[in-house]
Amino acid sequence: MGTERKRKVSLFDVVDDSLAKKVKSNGGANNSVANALINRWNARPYSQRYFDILEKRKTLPVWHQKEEFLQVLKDNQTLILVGETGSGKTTQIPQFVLDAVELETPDKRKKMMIACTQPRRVAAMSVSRRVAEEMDVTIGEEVGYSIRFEDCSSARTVLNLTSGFHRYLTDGMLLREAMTDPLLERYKVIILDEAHERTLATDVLFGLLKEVLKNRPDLKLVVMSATLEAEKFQGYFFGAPLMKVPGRLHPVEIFYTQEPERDYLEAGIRTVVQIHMCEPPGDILVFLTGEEEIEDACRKITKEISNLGDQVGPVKVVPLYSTLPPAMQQKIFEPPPPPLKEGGIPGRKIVVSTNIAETSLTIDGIVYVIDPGFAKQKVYNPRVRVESLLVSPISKASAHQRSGRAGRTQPGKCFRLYTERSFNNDLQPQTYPEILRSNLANTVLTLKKLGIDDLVHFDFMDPPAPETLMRALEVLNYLGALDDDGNLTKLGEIMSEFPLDPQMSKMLVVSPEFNCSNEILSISAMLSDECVLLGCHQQLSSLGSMPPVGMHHRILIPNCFVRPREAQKAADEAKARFGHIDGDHLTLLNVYHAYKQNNEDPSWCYDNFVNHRALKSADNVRQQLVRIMARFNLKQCSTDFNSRDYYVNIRKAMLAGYFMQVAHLERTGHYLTVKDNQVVHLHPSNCLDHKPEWVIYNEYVLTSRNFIRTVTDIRGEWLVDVAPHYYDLSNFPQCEAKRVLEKLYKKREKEKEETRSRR
DNA sequence: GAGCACTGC
Repeated sequence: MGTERKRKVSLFDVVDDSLAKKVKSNGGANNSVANALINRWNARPYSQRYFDILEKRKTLPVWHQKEEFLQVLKDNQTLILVGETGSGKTTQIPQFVLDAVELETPDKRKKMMIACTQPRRVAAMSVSRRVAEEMDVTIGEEVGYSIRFEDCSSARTVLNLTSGFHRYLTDGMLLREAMTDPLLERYKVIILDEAHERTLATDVLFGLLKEVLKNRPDLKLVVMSATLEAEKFQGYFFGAPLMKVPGRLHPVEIFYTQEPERDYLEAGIRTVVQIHMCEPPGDILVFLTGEEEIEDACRKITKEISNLGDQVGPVKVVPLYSTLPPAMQQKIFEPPPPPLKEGGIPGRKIVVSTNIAETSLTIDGIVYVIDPGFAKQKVYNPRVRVESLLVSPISKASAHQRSGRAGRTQPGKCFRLYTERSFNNDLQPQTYPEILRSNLANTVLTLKKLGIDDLVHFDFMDPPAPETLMRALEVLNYLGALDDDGNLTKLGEIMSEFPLDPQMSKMLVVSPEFNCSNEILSISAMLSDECVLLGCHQQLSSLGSMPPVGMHHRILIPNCFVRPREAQKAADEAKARFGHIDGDHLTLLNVYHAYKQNNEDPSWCYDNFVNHRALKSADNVRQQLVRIMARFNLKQCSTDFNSRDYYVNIRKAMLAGYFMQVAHLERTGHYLTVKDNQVVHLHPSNCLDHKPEWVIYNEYVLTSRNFIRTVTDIRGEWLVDVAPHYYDLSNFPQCEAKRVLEKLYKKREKEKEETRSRR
């Protein structure tokens, strides 16, 4: 047998002496957890087991400060408002604001609006509903929301306003509005909520609003944030006054381990078991980094606790991550299981979650939080233009946010699986804002459209690396969105209107020239929806336990649900049904066509292992793209399906957008990305039946190897035709691809000469 | 022959 991993028990393992003895007397001979617990118990004095409470909260009702708040807002253009979760600022402050400012415009008949931004759609929606309720008005009349695909604050209502109007929207939506209304003139007050989250849109809005405020002395800005960075915000916004809103959370005791943990997953599981054995009733929330890890942990926790037998209460172990379908996410709100027998030990709910439970989803009843201190975070490498996800240590702010999740309904405890020293010395105070971790091509395009010409001197709160900006400008220039002086071109103007990456917008805008805009629209919609290809969970949850199969014949369901062989068979069937040998993009198109031909029938989707919910949302995206195309008179057209050029045209159009994402098959059998010369591998989910000499890819993923995912076969000749400016050999690194391209250029020259001499 | 943190337009 393999070597058994040595258990390392951390300091808060043993809480109660008598319980440890009880475990021993019950003869847990097969129970390694109990044994480890007892050994450790014997080895350490109790006094060393705990560190002390770190964070205690004062409670002072926000409402005492209302008058002060109104006065400060009257006297200042910008105000920073700091408050913990649960302070009620999100619903209360906008209402105060309404009392504080005169919403009438010089034209007395017109009223103005208050914008309140949130980083997430659900929040914008639910907060506006709650406020409407509190104000006792119908949603959409005095309070409304505006998110992508859904505007619940129609222009008609707003025009007829007799009082002020609160509009809750996502930060991204406000940024969109700024593109057509640069001074945001419809708003009298703008409230940026959850500003500490520092989303890309929030950061761009920061810089933009600083400019707008200078040009609109009547505009008020309220920046609402959690505590830690308040002074930084203050400094950035012209030393604006800062007000504090006390929180209403219960105190949370923080515990650290005395020594670093080698294996956070194992330590997390062990801590869950310890809490379950030793702590009073209350649900547990464990933070882990991803789907696979979470499913794995759920299985292990269930197993270990069932090994304990009836000396402990029953548990309900629930996974939580965003790709889980809503029906299964709902399980986190179910009550803990009842005692096994009357008067027995009460049950416990154990939620094992990604960062989604840190901010996006709130679970009441959590008393214990286990924080191993890691999360998957996006990082961007401008040198090779690759964004990837990396498991990395969280920030102090994030740790703080996690621990707060234990104190929503009663005093709680947070177990940090790292040392206090590590917390103080190793964790950075804040998570790096997204703008420092992203490819900024799209952001730069938006900024250009907003009229920001000098990006280098744009007042970012945290300026991105110059190399990242250079890369973005370069990409946009190659795509023809910016001219050589960095000015927005007509093409760039149109591209900026699409809620897509620049490569994809470019492909869409030029697709009519290749006589295939209908097909490119479908492919774009399918690509921009995150999980069209992963039908598994949805099927499982809605229709029973069928083999979980995505169109990429991936097997994503934990093996406990299905035997791999069956899943593989079903996957192969699905592949045979829709797979296009020339590439994954074309396979996506096949799926979309089949879906439409079968009248969008959910049971057809089920029978064919495709995700109905995802296809519906892709269709929604497609409709939005169609509307934008129509606005710019870009015609919708298709090549005759029976023509040999049908797929050729589609592949060429894709290349017109993605010519910078091409890989060449070397004689060694490896793919090298063109120009960047990175060794990459076709992701095994591809549906090609051969290894093409040239491929375009949609995504570059760094996992166990460098993979390119969603790939399509293209021809070298097309590179020379479609993007000669990028495939300019005088500016090209020495490589095999270059030599092949040289031949292709010569071939083209020869053909040209021949046609000339024939004339 | 591998596996999508979380958002957003």
